[in-house]
Amino acid sequence: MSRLIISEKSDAAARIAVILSQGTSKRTSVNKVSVFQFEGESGTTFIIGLRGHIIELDYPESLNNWSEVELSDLIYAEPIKNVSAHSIVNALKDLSIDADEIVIATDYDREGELIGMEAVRLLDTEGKEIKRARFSAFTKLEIDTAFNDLTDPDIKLADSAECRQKIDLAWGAVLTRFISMSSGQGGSNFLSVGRVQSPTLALIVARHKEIEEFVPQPYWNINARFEDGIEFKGEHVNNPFHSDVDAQKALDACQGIELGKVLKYEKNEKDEYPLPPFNTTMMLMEANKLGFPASRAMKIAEDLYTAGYISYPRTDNTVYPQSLGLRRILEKLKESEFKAEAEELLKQEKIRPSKGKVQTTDHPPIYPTEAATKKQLKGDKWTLYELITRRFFATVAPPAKAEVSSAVIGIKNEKFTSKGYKLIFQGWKKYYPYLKTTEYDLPELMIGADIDVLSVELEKKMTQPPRRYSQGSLIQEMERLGLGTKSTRHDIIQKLYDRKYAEGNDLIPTASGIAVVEALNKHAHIVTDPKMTAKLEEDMDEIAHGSKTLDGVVEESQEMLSNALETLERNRDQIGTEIRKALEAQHYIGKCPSCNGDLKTIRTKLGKTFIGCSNYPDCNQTYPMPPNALVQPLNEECECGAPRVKVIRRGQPVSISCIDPECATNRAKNFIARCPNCGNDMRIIYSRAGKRFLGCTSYPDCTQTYPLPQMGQLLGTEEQCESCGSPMILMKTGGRSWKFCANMECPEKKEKAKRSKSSAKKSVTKTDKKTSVKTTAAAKTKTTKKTVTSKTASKKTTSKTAAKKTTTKKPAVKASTKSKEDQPK
DNA sequence: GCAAGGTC
Repeated sequence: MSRLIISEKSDAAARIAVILSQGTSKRTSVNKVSVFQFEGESGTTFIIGLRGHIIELDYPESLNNWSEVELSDLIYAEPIKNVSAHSIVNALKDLSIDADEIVIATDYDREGELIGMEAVRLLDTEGKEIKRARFSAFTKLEIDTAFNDLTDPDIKLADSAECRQKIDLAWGAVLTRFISMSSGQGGSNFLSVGRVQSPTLALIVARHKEIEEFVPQPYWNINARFEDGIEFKGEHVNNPFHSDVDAQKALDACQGIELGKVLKYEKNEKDEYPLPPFNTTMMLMEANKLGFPASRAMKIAEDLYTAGYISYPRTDNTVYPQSLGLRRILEKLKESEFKAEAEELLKQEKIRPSKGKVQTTDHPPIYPTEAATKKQLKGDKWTLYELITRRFFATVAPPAKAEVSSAVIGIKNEKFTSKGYKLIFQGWKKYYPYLKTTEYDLPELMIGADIDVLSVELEKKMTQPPRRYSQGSLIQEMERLGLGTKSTRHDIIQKLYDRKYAEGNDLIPTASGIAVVEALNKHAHIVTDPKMTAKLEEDMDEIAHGSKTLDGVVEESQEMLSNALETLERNRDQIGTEIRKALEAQHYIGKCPSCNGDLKTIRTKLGKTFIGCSNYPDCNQTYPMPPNALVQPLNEECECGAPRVKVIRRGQPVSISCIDPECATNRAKNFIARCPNCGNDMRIIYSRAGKRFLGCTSYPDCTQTYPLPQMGQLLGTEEQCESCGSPMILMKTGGRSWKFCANMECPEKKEKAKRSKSSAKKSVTKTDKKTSVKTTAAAKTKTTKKTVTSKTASKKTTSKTAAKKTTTKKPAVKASTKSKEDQPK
């Protein structure tokens, strides 16, 4: 008797093997695929891990020609199944020959059921028993129970997933081809449409329109400044005023009154509970705030996971399972850069982790599984690891405590509210410095007491348009609407960038993104509606429960698609023209200085882009495309005649420059250093991979180059390194600037590195201290702020009076010295 | 050259 167990991924196979064999399993290799094996009472068991779906749906080759295949035929075409993981399938086939029983042990969900069935269906299973183990956590109890209680595979559940595959492919392929062909976008410029990507793009476009159409409305706030020992602010209870007249009335009522009265005062201590553990969405959101695009953060998280530093990064769960062993993890983290934090947290008598709203049992929330140092993990990897580790700390740390006070102060009949907020115990906030807390001072007040009124001001403001989606907030919104899954949302967003539908971290739709959404909204509204996904979910449930069939739902969907296509075909010309127009606008750079034609970005068949003239071949004017940058037309002409454009590069400030790199204005601007070899200018050059380096302008005669840091703004100097004669470069980033020698081999630099290495011990303690510096940074800023307010209070008021109508009274600054003494040093 | 979903 021999058994073959199929799991969803290699990791899961390893865990199942350990649990079922009680640690006796061995890793072997079949056809270069890792397989786990052990002997039991009933014979040999093999466990193999798949790689998610091992087959992919696609149309047969005969349907590959976009211009020849009728879309109305494509709707009803039967897709074929292609094996996408041959090595695994070969190993599976080998192992199944001698197996009497095959057990599917993939994830216990719709896709898992299908993934298992895909594997089994590739095998010759005659005379073999096919079973299913259902468990939703990799614990001994769950897995033992599942294997003692094997069931039959759930074909209906697998069918429901296959239904999704078929519908997604049909709608995706038919509509992608329609939109691309009608607008003449073939090859790598095709325009895609899909059940998840199109509603997501529609969200971005809708927000963009809201912003564009936003009409700012004026409103008025009345703010007072009071003093009782220290100065504090009050806001009129009726803020914001929507009427100028009402606001003026309220302001006038305060005119000339020097004393207010405390009508209410309350002070409470408030516990602030820690943030919940990380699931994928929250991790991506927080990483996005640190500047990581979602797909980049996910890639790094996967790397950290495979290297063993963090737990599985694809999870919806926000509740740590009992079995996790929080103390054990903290013990482990004592070996990391966060020794002090881990030790501190271990001192707690009882660890009560925070929890979120969603609890699943398949994977735990994301937490660090191994200690790491800054040396082991560099750059972005470290930044993300630190985020995950600090989040973990925060979730097992005690609540923070704040003193929250509020007061109502009357100036005659006008009432003002004042709020005080002071953190008195940092708690979890100490470990999670990514959140900024702002403290507000409010002195202890006595009800009925008189308070000095320093000033009452009327401030006119305008309402602001809604914010654009960031990648983080978009992922959150997708989750809310049920669009995509924890594993695919970042990919979907990446796809929108790849298709040039949107740009920027705060997502701005491009002209073509807007045009595609508009065409779909107008003629096939269901395609941009998240409801399509909701409907599909319902249908899938019905298939799983047996009230509908796979074929039935697919036929229903074909009918809908056919109707949608009919409407689209009727408007084909209009849709094509509109999208074409949008694309032209998107590619427009400016007027050609040679023939007054239109300069536009052109993509060659090899995927390279350059700027060329619309009158080609009559006009041969071309310019290189600024690499790794987004170029937007300004409709301005440089003194040389070529158009000036906006160049947007990640990590660098937006620059406005002439499109001609040889233009004198650019030569001056691009000058970074004098070449020590030939005396010519050196400037920043971008490699094909998008990396920048310093190169000599007399290349190929002079091949002098220097490597450059990839982030930050670089400015030229005429200076040379005193030690090696190489150019000195000025670097500006995050408000700081410093000079460095461009030569990596500079003896002075090497000497410095040596010195810092020999004092490595010192630098360790330095890093330890760093965290505490960081956490107190907020408090420091506050102190300086305080000084500013008390010192320049009166100045501020006068300088603002130009813009505001102010009723200022003689400032009573009697206690300003006292408040200075109160400041911590 | 089409989608979305698993996983790497």
